[in-house]
Amino acid sequence: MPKREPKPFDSLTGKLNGRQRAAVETTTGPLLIIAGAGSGKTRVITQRIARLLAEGVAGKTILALTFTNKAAKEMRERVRLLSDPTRSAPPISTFHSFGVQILREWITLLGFGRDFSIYDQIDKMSLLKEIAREVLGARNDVDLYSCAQTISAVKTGRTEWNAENDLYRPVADVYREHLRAYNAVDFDDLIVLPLELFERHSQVLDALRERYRYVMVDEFQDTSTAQYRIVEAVARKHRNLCVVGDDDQSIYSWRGASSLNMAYFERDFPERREIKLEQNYRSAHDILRAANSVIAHNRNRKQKELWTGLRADRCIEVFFPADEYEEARFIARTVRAIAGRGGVRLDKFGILVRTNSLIAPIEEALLGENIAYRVSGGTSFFQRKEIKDIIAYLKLIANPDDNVSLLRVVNTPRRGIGRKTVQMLRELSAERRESLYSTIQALIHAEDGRVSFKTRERLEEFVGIIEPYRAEFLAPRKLAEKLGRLIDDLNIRGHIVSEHPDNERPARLKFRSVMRFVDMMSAWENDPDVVAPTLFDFLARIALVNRDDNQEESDRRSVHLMTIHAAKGLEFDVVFLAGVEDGLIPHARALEEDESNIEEERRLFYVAITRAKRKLLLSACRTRRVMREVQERAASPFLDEIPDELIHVHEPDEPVEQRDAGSFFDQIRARLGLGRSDCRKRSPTPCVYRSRMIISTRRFFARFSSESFGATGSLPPFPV
DNA sequence: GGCGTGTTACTTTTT
DNA sequence: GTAACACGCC
Repeated sequence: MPKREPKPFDSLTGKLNGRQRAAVETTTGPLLIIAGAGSGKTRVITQRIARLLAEGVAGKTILALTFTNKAAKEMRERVRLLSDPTRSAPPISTFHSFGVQILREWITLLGFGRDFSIYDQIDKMSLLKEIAREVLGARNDVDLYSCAQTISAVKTGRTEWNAENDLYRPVADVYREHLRAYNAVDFDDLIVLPLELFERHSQVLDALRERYRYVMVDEFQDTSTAQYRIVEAVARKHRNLCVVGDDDQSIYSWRGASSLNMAYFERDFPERREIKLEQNYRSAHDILRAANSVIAHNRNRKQKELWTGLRADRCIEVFFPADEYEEARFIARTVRAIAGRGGVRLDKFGILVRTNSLIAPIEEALLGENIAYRVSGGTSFFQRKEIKDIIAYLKLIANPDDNVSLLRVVNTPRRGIGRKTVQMLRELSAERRESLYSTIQALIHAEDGRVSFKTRERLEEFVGIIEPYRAEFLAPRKLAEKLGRLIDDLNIRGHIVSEHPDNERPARLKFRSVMRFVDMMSAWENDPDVVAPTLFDFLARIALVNRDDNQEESDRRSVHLMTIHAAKGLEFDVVFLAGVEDGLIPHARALEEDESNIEEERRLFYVAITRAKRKLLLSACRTRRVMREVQERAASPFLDEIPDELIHVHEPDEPVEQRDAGSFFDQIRARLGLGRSDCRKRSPTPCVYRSRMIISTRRFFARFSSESFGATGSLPPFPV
């Protein structure tokens, strides 16, 4: 980040349009900003914060809440650029990390310990699995996934127990008890337990209201009702609550986001001001027209129409590759062509997909074309098995009551504590009403006929490793150094190597990621912004952050590859949307659940389109490999909602494709002694599409070099 | 009683 | 590509 002088106060609102300026200048009282895609929303929010600071409001009294860590980080940086660095910066966090802060301070009032564990999806599922076995016994026909969803929905007040979901109720009851016993909370608790504190201990809310005089919420359309209740409670007294949102970009209803929040806000803050931002500063005219016409098919929405002054020709192209490999290759080669000849920087490209599984083939093709890329979201680094194991050790060290973490690592690496021993420990700990860890400790010292000498020795070995570190990690700082020693003591390297007996490559890779994890910890604790680097804070951070954000600094100049959900709030000069197919967009699963989900799926498509500034390339495969089988696919019905005249069908001309397209993989295959790629041996799939302008590959690539996108209007030239 | 091996099905989106 | 399960071996 380049260092810049703080802007003087009066230039803060200089380049804003009338409505934006009004939004920035309305610093007190409740305010609703309806901000369409690309309408300069982030700019308005950050300038509004800067304005508050310039008016003399102390940074720490402004609470800004966003939905994702990425958005929080970006906002922090932009506020920093606009404000006086010597003054306190406002805390900008996600709802969930705000929840962690509240709980860290007051959770003991609810009978939890301060060093509670935070369970992610994987921890939660393994706990539920354990409980289902315990409670339902032989009845293993229950769908744990929908069980988890029901528990979450009930907990956050989205539904109630009824005849239909009642079979999950016993599981839910035990689940709650277990979390409490393990001194653990799940993601829902990070929102729900603060609310419980508000209700039962008024001093908590009093303190928060005193602390935060100004509250801002970004992506308001994606907040759940429980989240809204937190915000409302904190802001009720001072009434300086500003919410910013766009109902057309609501794509998280499956996670509890509710359009009711808007109605609640209107009810709770009747004196609010409302400002609509409808001028789009991002996308070229055709892209915006396409987006508008797609979203107009939704019946359930607030009427608005985005407009722009930015003109450019031939912004939208559609391509129908034979399969996902051709699609991936098309994307990689087009990136190469535009970046090389059009002089567009790689980080100006966004490749978006509906599901994480579509990322892999594209990644491969980018690798093949030697294009630097970064993946956001997807299977998180912290979800990898080898990393989860290390984290489980740390969690157990921080919180010995954490049975889920203990069960994960008690026999990893193998130390002869198998199913029978674990079963015995379970029974004993239930009897003694204490955690597994305490039970193990007690067993080592006491005489108990149920435990053989050998088993006792093995348990002693386990505790012998953990115990010294419990004392050490109690003290903050030098955490990475301690972790390094723990990894040595556990002989993680030997363990990983023994897991891959035949080839050492994956073993090396895995151990490298373990080492990278240690480096991340070290980088985190040495960050001057981190005041007290405790083990708890580190664990809380990695529980809530998908990916280490510091990492991104190093690979700045690379293509972004991610799901549409992860792309919300971002913008790119060139956007590829892969897999624009029926069943993917809209996703078959979503419609299966409820036909009316089609509107959210359409919003998702809308969000994807509106990420593009100058060029949008859509592709729909004619066949796609789904799990084991190759399926014939149809194009997304949403494609028909874009006016014909805006779309140019991209048809590669055969000779070029035949010769070049497969070459990289075929060469690899040839080198490995394999046959030619079988992805060309496919059945001819009819892909009947209304006739649209057809352009050849050669002309397509040539155009990028000569006209640089054919931009004719007021769009600035691409930076070289 | 633990562990290695071979089999299965699973992949919507995320804090 | 992987995680969970069943089976038979040590």
